[in-house]
Amino acid sequence: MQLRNQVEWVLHAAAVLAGLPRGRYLPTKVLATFHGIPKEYLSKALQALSQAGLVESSLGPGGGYRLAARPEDISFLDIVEAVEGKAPLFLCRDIRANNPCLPEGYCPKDMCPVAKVMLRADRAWRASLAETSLADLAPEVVEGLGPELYEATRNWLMERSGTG
Amino acid sequence: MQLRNQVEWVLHAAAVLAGLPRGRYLPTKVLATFHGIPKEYLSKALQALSQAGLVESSLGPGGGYRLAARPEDISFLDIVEAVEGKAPLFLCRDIRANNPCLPEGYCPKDMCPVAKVMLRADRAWRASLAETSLADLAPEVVEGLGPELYEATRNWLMERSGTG
DNA sequence: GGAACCCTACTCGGATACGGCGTGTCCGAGTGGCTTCGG
DNA sequence: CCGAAGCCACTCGGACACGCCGTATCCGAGTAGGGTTCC
Repeated sequence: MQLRNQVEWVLHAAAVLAGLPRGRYLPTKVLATFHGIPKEYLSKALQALSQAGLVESSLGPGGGYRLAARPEDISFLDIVEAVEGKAPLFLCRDIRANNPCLPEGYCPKDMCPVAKVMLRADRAWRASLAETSLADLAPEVVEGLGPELYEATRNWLMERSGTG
Repeated sequence: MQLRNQVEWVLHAAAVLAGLPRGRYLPTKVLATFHGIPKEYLSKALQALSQAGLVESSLGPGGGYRLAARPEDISFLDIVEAVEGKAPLFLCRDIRANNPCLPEGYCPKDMCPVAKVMLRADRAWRASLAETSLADLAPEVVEGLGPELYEATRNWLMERSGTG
């Protein structure tokens, strides 16, 4: 089991959007070529972010996407859930109810113990994802690239951004 | 994204095996009918547990599966990883390397910051799963059923178990 | 010179094929227990 | 009555189809900007 690659794409795309000056738009085409991924398919992933209200879109020349909130207010969890959905990793189908020793119409009072454990782990995962925001990512990105490469990419992106 | 339903099956199956007296075998057929799931397919999932060394199998009449270790030494993580594999939930394909501003043959020194965060969440998930063992499950199961229903199911299973 | 109009190019958004993996099923190899036959 | 041999039924294990979701792509609706033309 693995997260779909759209998750990686939109995480990086959101990180790029977070690095732009507030209010500027960046089209899908630029994000796609920047990351070396198919444009049309990335578009679909960004639509999910748009429907989740994490990014805003603008049509026409100079349009594209921009963050709908401050980078410090958008967590990894928000982005992952926008793409993967909020459904828990573990789906309990309550197969314990099939126990042939149970009387007809028996209805257990509390949740399945197995599901409890799995749900707790699910919460731990999501809590960890919620701890980090896009703003927390920026310092690491610039450090990883170094000042001059960071400046170059920043300019490369700025040239291709628009005001909507 | 969701865990496959085999995970739920083997978790419940392992819980049942943990409730049996040490050394007794329970065949796939009984586990399948007990949980109301397809026998042949459950068999496949139990094979994964067998290959992971979590259960031992015995052929012939009276055979089946039994735990290969004490219930307190088998964690939820062991079982989940036996079925789903040990690969992390998030697969980093390092798309940041496609940045067109990077020089040819540029090799970043440390891990992708995005992957770091995702990996930390992955670790939190697995750590939470490792906290609970099959032995921790037993009290909740008996409490959820009540003494008489628990005794009935226990007898139902014992009648269908073998000594290998 | 200024303003309105039109046209072009660019953007997102949803609808449409293809492939891989999860799901489900089948059959064969091997083994333990039971029956039966002989001593 | 006891022991051994043969047979049978039951078990796991791997190999074989089907269907759905993730992957990838295309085309259409709508808009902003720029150029042109008219006043």
